[in-house]
Amino acid sequence: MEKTYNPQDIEQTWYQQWEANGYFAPNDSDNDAYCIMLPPPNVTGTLHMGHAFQHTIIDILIRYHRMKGDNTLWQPGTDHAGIATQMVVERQLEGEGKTRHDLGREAFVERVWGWKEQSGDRITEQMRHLGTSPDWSRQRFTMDDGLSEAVLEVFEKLYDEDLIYRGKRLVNWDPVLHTAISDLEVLSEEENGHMWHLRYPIADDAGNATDEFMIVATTRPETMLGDTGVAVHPEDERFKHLIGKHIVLPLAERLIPIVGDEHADPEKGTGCVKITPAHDFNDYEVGLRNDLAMINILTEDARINDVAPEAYRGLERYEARKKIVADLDALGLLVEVKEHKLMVPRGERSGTVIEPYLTNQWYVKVESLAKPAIDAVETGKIRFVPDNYKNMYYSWMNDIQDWCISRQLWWGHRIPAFYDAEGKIYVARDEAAARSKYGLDDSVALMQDEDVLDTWFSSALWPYSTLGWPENTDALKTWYPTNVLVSGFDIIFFWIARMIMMGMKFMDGEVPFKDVYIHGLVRDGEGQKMSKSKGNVLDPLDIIYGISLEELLEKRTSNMMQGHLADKVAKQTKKQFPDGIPAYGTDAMRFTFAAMASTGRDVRFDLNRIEGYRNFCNKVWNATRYVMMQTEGQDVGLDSQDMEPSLADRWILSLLQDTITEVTEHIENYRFDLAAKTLYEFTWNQYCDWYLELSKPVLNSDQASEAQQRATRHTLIHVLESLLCMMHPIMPFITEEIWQTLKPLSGKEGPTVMLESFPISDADKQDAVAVAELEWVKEFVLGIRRIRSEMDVKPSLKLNILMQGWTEEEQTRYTMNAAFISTLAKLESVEWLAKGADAPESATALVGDMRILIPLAGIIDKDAETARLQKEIEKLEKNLAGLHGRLSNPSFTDKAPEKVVNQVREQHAEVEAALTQMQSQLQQIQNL
RNA sequence: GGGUGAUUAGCUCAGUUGGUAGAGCGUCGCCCUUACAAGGCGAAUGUCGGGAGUUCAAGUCUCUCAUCACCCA
Repeated sequence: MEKTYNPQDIEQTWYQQWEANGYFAPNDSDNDAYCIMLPPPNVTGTLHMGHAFQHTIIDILIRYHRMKGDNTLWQPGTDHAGIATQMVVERQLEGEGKTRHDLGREAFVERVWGWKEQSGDRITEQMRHLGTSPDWSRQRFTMDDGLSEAVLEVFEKLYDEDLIYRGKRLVNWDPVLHTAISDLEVLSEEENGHMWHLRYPIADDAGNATDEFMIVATTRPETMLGDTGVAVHPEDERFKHLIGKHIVLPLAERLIPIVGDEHADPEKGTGCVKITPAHDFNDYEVGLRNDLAMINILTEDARINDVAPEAYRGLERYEARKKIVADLDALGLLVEVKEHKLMVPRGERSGTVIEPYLTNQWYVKVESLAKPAIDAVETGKIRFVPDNYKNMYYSWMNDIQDWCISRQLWWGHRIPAFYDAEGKIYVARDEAAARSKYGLDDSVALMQDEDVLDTWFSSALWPYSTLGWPENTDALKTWYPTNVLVSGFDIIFFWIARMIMMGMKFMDGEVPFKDVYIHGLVRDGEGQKMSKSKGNVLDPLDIIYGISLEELLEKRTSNMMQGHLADKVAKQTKKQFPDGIPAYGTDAMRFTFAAMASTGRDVRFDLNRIEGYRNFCNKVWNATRYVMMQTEGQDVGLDSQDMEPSLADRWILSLLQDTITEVTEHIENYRFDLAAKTLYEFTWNQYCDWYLELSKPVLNSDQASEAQQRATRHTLIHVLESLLCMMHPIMPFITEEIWQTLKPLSGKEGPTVMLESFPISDADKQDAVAVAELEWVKEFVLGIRRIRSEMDVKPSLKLNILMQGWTEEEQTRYTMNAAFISTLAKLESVEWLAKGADAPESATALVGDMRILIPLAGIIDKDAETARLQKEIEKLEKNLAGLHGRLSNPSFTDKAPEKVVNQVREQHAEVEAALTQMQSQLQQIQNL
């Protein structure tokens, strides 16, 4: 073995073997089925830290259950990501000076498929570097034949049940991408804008403008061309009398009614609002309530259309705004312009300002689907972990709006709806099916709807469509409902809620998963969200394999959407990673993710943290080197059962059982941080720091018997092997490498640690006596080490110590463990002083009531020891005062449980005794 | 405006049914002791955001205020 752990040397070869040998496939046993669906990443996307985190968590669960023997399936696959993918290909075309319309629909879609084939495996290749273990042979894609079949089936069924409808509604229109997007894809943020106060002339009965006016306030003056009313609050005394009269709409020169509607807030602005039902969501409702006309004045590009007066036609919306404001001003109709903060809705993908726009769209009627989905969580059929995320879910579900599922794109599942010349709708999976379903002969010309479905529509079916639905496959029977969905809280609405609704609707009310584990969002070392525009993204592969500063800078600053930020990003990157990023390896990264997966919402990825866990890998590596050194070519008890375990052997085995229990519990409870912590603590602080050291006196001794040495060698290997199995779900590579190295000595027959059984705690190996005794040994050693360190005694100097105030029992205990203690504490000799015997000037350590004396003679400074004792005494006194205070409070001794009171009493006695000892020792030193 | 979460050692975070606080990193000593200097041994460090309440006892329960983050409108 190499002297230091070197991840690159070991990782990928193991992965290839695992995959080639089919270890990722379910075992097809009759054991419990266990299944996790991979949240499908964008097929043309690349891996980011969020994926790495999520996939690590899933892989831990999967590998754990596989080792438990469950019939375990991790179902992988990718998503076609409608808008995102189409945008990428359109941008490519742009580079060639073309648009998708130059190619035409068919050729364009062909081209996207080409791009998908070319780049589609990138993310799954990257996943292989993370060591993830999904069953790649079952990989699916939302647009492959089977899943498309499921989409058609669901669409048709929902339509036939009146749960899908087509309607002219206001949608969020992206004027750059030319498509409707859902509420969830719109991000509203507060921006600086203006509030224009406009003067609208009131009409007389003949419909002519009078010199009376109403003043309306608006943040979007250009929409006034589409105004079809003015609203005031019905109870507003100032304007009540005007209700029923009309306004002569300036510029458009149209008569529009004044209506009373509670939407008008007397406190806000002027108390009068212009109503533009075709261009504002609130106004749309007002329009419906008051039977106002809906006039659309914009084109798909958000330019003024031909409905508007000629002067404005073809103007872009903001140019139109300028011109309209100027024209109104010229007419004396502009009262004032105020600075105003307003919420501006922007498209998540394009970044452009979204227009409420009146179009025909397809909707899913969600109310009846939502009810059982809410019940499922309320009754505990689905459990959110952490629990509080269910509130987020409820708040969305209880106020859920119909889901707009049509997108004006070419890349996606084309909507299976056909229209005849009159626009009548026929829904079936294809034209032929439509003809037979609706009894139409060839004389009726049918046209398929041009739109495609929202990507989330197909991913909502993911938990069963990937398992073969609508066929009733064995896979479906075996793994639906799946066990847990692992996801981020940012897609609870987009995806999780919709999967629950669609799952229960089409799987006879069965939920798609029993648990929903919500993990945190990965942020950078400063707590900032990682984003391309901030230039603080990290590529998980760069952490695994390392990257130089130059390459990192290149990666972060090239292809930036906003070039002017490049300098800032470069500066920040240089500051944060002055030497680039060293190669930490996959296992260290995975362990870091596990250690950070607590219940919090944010996960800060800090390089210091991963460095610590890389060191942990190295620690395990070197512990193995030691174990190998001690056992290779030796009798390790594979053939002979004749073993005589030492106290240390019994102790470490006992602790191992506790560790197994705890790690198992933590994984079952999704507390990967605690599981990682437990493993780290046991491995480093118990096994390495103590047990390996304790094995030395046994193995290096001439006095130890064959049976004793055999037992210790066996224990060294057994504990390490158990640890490897427990750590394997978190750190697959290093554990496999070491496990294979250890295999000839551990006597294991299996081909891989992946398929070993996860350790099970054995109560027979728990040994409270050994634990207590070894704790005593530790205390003995620690006492001496502390004095050595504080008194600056050279570690290499062997000590002659004296024992005082001992009992026979303690003497026996020492004798039994003399080999351990004298090795670990580096002792030359031990003298047991008789009661009352004189002791030389010494430094003192306490083990219970027994005193360990280390004679000062030439090695320890008297003043230093005096100071040390005084400090120690001060500490004890403070402690004692606290305990005394509690005990002398009668209400404490009366009311607190006896157990607690006794505990405090014991403590008090112990501290008091220690204090007495220290004080008398101080006395002695000072008297000398 | 409504909701959720957070505030614990210099930093990043644990803290399970209330019993006087822990880890990693960092810091400070001493050591290249043949598994490991990516290491060993030892040490220091906190009015648990502020205030009030319940209780014998509050980081933990209740109220309130402050700051921050996120979600929704």
